[in-house]
Amino acid sequence: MIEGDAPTRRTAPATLHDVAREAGVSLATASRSLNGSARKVNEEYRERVLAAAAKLGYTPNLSAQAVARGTSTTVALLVADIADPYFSSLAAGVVGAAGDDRLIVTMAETKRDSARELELVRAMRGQRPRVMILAGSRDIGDPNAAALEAELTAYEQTGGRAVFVSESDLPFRTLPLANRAGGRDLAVALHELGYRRFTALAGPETLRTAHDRIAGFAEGLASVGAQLPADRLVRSSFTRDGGYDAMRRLLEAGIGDTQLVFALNDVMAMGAMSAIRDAGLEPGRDLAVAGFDDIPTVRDVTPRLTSVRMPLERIGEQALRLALEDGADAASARASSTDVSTEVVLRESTPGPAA
Amino acid sequence: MIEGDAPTRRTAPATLHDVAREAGVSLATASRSLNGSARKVNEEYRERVLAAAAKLGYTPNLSAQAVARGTSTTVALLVADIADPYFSSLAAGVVGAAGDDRLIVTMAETKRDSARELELVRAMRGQRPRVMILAGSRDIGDPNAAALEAELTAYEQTGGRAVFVSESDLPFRTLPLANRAGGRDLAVALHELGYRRFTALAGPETLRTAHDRIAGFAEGLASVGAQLPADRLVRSSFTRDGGYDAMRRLLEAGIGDTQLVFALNDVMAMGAMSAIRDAGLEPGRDLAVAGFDDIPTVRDVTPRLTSVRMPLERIGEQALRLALEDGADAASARASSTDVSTEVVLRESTPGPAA
DNA sequence: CTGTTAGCGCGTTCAC
DNA sequence: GTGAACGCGCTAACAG
Repeated sequence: MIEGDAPTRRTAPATLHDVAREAGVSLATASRSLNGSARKVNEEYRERVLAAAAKLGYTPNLSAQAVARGTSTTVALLVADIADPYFSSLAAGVVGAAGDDRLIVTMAETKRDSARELELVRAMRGQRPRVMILAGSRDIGDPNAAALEAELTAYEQTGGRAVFVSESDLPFRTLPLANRAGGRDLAVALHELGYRRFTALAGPETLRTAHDRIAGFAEGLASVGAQLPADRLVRSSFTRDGGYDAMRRLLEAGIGDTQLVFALNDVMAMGAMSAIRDAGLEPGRDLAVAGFDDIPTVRDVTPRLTSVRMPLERIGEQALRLALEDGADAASARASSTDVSTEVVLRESTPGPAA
Repeated sequence: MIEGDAPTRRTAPATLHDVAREAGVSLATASRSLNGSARKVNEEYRERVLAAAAKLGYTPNLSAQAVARGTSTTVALLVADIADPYFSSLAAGVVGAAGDDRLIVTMAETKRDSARELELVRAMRGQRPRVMILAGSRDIGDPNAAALEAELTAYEQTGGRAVFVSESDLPFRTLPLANRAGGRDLAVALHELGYRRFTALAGPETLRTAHDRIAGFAEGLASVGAQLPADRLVRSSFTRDGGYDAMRRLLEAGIGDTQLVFALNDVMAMGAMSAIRDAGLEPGRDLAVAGFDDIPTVRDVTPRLTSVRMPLERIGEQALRLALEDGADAASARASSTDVSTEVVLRESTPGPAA
């Protein structure tokens, strides 16, 4: 032959029908052999079917199964920003746990836009996911909250299960995160180190997570007789650049007698440390810094960053577990939430005040 | 009423049939109004259908659509480790681009295990994804390569499209990454700064990406008359801990006259810097360090890390574009790959040799 | 342009 | 235990 081989033609995937024919059994038997609930099929047939399936390279069509069964094996995950270490760690947890249950996870990004989030929820409902995990951040006074609640309520009424990671005002299962308690503990620990005058680099005022952390921090200070004055608070976005920018503005305006800067999450803290350095100061020595989340990289920055550990991967796992749990066990959900409690990790970025 | 409200009963999701009935039109008309390709439906009917759909909170069942159409709107993405900044950035790119095309992305983790990867590919085929993006790392001499190729070939013959991010030995569309060229450029740039004696912190010997980067680096050195002796190479895993561990071992064994440590990716470099510090030395001053990838956090470590920029998000986008492209344009694929070219970014971790 | 009908691939009753 | 037949929600001819 002078011409090349005939190009391998595009074929349709093997269907269950093909397998049944190949094995010389009925569709029903083939189905039962490959998935069937109660294994009430002759061993010989069963083997023939399995062999045929292997020979044909058969893979069950998940969509078709979903349609026939009326249930999918999908879990939908919504995060604010996949590239953010906070969310990517959490996602890793969800994906890992999903794999154990042979569930498939689909992912989307809200980009911190609640209108976009609402739209995404609507779109993802088309997949008829078994569960939907909303890990994107909650806004206090979100104008889309009602619409989101309606959408999720409808979703749950049609058999789905929605779970929020971290508190929301919406009436759905929630994996509470110890943002408040963590902030409290951090404040107390820092006070114990001798720090007295703080400034906070906060996220947007309406961001629930930011709100809780700062509130907890203020409570913690109050509990030991200190305080966080309202003017000691710089707002910006909840990102690395937000942290950098807030710190830069703070330095330009003058940090006054501030001893320690509390950035509401680690990526902000890292940005803040860079801003401090760019201003010719040394983080830790000239100005202490603390973060929140304890993402992996804070061990590798200089000085190592004091933070509040959030077991992100475990949180992702727990969120899925909580979603999958049988109805009534709200209690057990609370119980297992001890797994996701926080812990203050003191490091070199808060060596204690110079004096 | 003394008893509470009747509990909202679990209902089945609204179906297209429901919408049609509500709007008083046929199934086909409803279908056409909501999805139909050419909009050849009476405006009045159309509006009635849309209203009915809205009233009923109808969302098309994607699984059913997939079954009926014979095509899904899913793209499957395989990465080694979601929590790794390299992969999470890449994933963000894929998800972003997918959203533009109204595609849904499902994600799974190979955990750098090729057997697991093979299994995952098989499982994901069940979704009948339109495209499959394999971004997990390739192993040279992978014993599962043949099986993977068979699986992917079967997948493509049934209408799917497989795309590899970074070169593999397998005959599928590939988005080439400039690992070799990047290594070369880095070597030349460092040599120009005055560095002459290097040690590399490499990943596993069989890891293709690591191999290419180190080979490129050696080539670059050779091109300017320098070299990387074979014994100047410490193996470990391709992770932060791998970098830390390799550096620790290197320090224990004695770094000799090494001026600069080239870690084959940024997370390794960050681990290495921590190890250097833990040994009482100062990265940059006592020992220069360079990484690869230019992940976001390298701007925030101290000293800022010299690296080779890989536009990870864009790479993710391009991978999807490449997968979605019409048949014959292998050429244009190459062309667009200029978008994903690398660039050396010199920073403080390589200030130039002391002498 | 509209409605009827036949599938898509699979699970599952129901008789045999 | 097995197979035939129906249904899942939807699209795509096919006639009107």
